[in-house]
Order: sequence, then structure tokens, then C-alpha cells
Amino acid sequence: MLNLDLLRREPDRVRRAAGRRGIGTEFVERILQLDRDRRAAITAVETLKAEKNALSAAVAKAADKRAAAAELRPKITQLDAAIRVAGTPLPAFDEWIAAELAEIPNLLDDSVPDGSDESANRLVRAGGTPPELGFAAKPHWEIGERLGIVDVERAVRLSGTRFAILRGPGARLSRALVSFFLDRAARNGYVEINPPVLVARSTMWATGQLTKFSDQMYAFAGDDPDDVLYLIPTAEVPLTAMHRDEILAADRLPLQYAAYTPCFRKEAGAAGRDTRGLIRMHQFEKVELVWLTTPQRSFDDLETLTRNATALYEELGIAYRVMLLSAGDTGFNAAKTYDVEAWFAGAGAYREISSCSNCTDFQARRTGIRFRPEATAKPEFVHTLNGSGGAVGRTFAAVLENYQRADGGVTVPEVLRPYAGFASIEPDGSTR
RNA sequence: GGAGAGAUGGCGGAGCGGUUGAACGCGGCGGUCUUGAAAACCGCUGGCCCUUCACGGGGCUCGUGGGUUCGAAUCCCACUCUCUCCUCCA
Repeated sequence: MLNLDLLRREPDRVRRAAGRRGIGTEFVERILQLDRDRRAAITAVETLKAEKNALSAAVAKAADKRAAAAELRPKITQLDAAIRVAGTPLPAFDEWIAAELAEIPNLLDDSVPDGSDESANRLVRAGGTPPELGFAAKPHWEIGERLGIVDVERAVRLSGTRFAILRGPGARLSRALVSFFLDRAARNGYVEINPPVLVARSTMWATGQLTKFSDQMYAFAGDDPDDVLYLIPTAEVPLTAMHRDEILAADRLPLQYAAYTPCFRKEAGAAGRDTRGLIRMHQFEKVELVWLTTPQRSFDDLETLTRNATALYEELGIAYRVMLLSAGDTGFNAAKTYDVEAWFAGAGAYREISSCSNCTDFQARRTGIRFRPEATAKPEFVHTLNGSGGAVGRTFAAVLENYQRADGGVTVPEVLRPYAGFASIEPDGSTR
């Protein structure tokens, strides 16, 4: 949610940002007008209330309270009526303004390049080199099925499309990735969290997901319509909302959290995209990294977070590149986003594997997470960052594609061997 | 699912319906003392909103929403949440 104060002070800045994202700017004047009307109403109500309070105080001070009260009653009755009339439009103003404000995406950072879509994303850096396989690379689903470690057919029987079963060494390799990711997160100072994956509606709203992923989320309706629980589309939701409505001590910042969770997305609107393989699932696992930090350092922290993500692929020996998303491609909550893309030999392309964003104070304002810069200072909103520190399914797929051998077997990247307990998956599905 | 208890500031914990936005303690900040620190002592210390260049002024806020009253943290109603016990369960 944007700061109304900012919109009052720098409406042009808000208009410019909205323009860069390719959305209309009429809302700015609409909100400013509502805000003017609202403030006029507040002033009117409060003047009347002050008058009334003064009368009550006079009663409290009077020697004969009963008599004083009786004498002032008509005047107070009159004021009550005036207060009611003057205050009537207030809740409506608040609602309208909040509703308008809730629909505005975050302001973009100046470093975000112009552009309406991913074609304008800017390459920031790249690491590693795609492997020279010397034979026709297969897509991961073919490798996985041939080895008997990925079973899509039976998963479809259980749950429908966009589900997969990992089996034997496949399941084990996947678990090895999880341990590897979590160990690296711990090494980088993240506190591991095991959060609920089912959260209340208010939590979803607070983290800005109801606008962003509203048609993406699975929900369980209870008997009561308000009694709804959502399956998280990312652990960003519980990790960020954990400190909801808190005022954090400045010396506790930054807080760094890592959580390994399943994630659930309907993938509405992705019909026909990535229908094969493990890239786009209704249920997938990842390790999510979240920072709660200060405005002074949040953009530096975004660099650190992004490096935490890319370091994983360096260790795994998988080529990657970092893209700075253009204005039009940057998500609702984010002021700036880097996508980390890993090389997929079977696809012969880089595919998104982590998305690291600085949401500045945008989510914190909705979530009510603040900190006190100095012991005596007023609380300020924290800045929140999030990014995946290991997408399990996609990385699993990338390992199969980049480490496939001519004979159909797969070599396990060095760093994963201690976790997996084997160094390769042989063509017959055995491990070695 | 059944029964009971409770919700007050960063934390703990008081609070006859009337200058109580809230005693007291802890914590935090500032000061005195000290070479420095500790201890001791003194002072300050919730949040949100409107208004003001500023000083300041005003309003709201004791889980949430209503009600009674000239006046509610204190009385009434509803809701939400938390805790304890029982039941069930990985």
C-alpha cells in the first residue's frame, strides 16, 4: 500500500511511477479530492467534539454536578446531533480512499528500466557456462521418467495435471536439495522457520497477495464465510506477516528468515504453458528467504539476497544469469526485482528459478511492521525483501538437464552428494 | 466438540463512572556522581489522526463493534482472540 502522505506531497512522482507500469493516472486526482473532503469532515467533527468535551469537563469541575449537567444537557444534545451529522460521511471516505490506495502498485525504484514487459528486462550479470554435452540434450521429464524417478502419469491419476511424483533416488535428490538450500541459508545468517502453510484471509491481504495472486490461491471454506483458510502460494506470506503489527527494536534488524515449505498455486492463466515437466506445478516446494530491514540499507540487502540465491547455482555448477526486471514486468508489491534464471540444457534456455524483490515499505505498511530508528524516535515502517533461496522442483529439473549423460544416467553435483548419499543415478535407476 | 478464565502502554501489573492516557515495577533515553564503568539518585519515556513554517492546539485510542450516561478502561450487549481443564488426535 502506498503512503497517502507521499501521494499528497508528490503526486507527480506517483503519476510518473504509475505511467511507467503502464497503468492510468486518473486515480491520483480522485484520491486527492477524496482526501480533501475527508479532512474537511474530520476538522468539522473534531471541532464539535472539542466543544462537547469542554462542557463535560465543566460538569466534572462544578460543585453541584447534577445541576450543572441538567443545565448543559440541551446544549450537549444539540452538539451530539451536529456531531452525528458531520461524522456520517467519514467511514465512507475512509473506505473509498483505502480501496483506491490498495489497488495502486508500489513505486518503482529509479534503477528499474523502462519497458512494458520482459523483453525490456536488463541483463545484470551471468555466472557459469552452459555444459557442452556433446549429444542431444533431453528435457528433464524424459530423463526422469526413463530413470523411473519422476512419475507424472500416476500423479495425474491421483490429482490431475500439474502434479508429479518423485520416486526413489528422485525423491532423495529432491530432499538433498532442500537440505543443501537450508544449510546455505543458515550459513548466511537466516533463521530457519517452519511456518503454517494454511493462513487466514487477513494474512493474505496484509502481504498483498489477494490482489496479486487472488485467482492463484487455493482456499478452504469453513461453515462460516469468513472462516476461510488459504494455502500459501509462497512462504513469503507467513514469513513477512509473522511480525504483523509489531514495533521492532532497531538493533534487532535486519531479521533474516528462511523457510522450507510446500507452495500451492492454481496457475490460472498459464494454460498451455509448461504443460510438461516440473516447471509449473500446482504444488511445489521451495526455500524462501525474507528480510525485514531498514530503509537505509534495503537496496544493499537486495543485492545480498540476490547473491545468496545465485551462490547456490554457482555451488551446484549450473549456469545462471541475473535479470533486472523492467517497469512493466515488476510485480505489484515490488519496487525492484531481480530474477535469477538458471540454464536448462534440455530446453536450451534460461528459465526463472528465483525472484528477489525489495518491497520497500509497501508490504510493511499493509502489515503494520515498524521499527524505532532511535530509542526516542517515532516508529517507521520496515522494508521487506523476499526471494527464493532454492526452488526445489525447478532446481531438480535443472540438475537433471545439465548433468545428464549420453547413456541416460545423471551425475549428482558434487555439493549434493553428501546430502543425497550417492554420486550418480545410473540408466537402470540404480545409484552409485 | 464440552466447561471455565481472561484481553490495559516495549514487557509485567494496578485501576471507587468524573482533569486517568492510565498508579507501580522492569526496560529504554537524558542527567548528577565517577578517570571510566557499575551502583545510587533525579528527570523524561505509548500509538494513530487533524491542524500549524514552527511553538502549539485539537480529536481518537485500555481486544473489536454497538449501547447506557452530561461524562466509560471502569456499567450493559454482541463479536473476535488467548489461556486452563476435559474429550479426541499425529
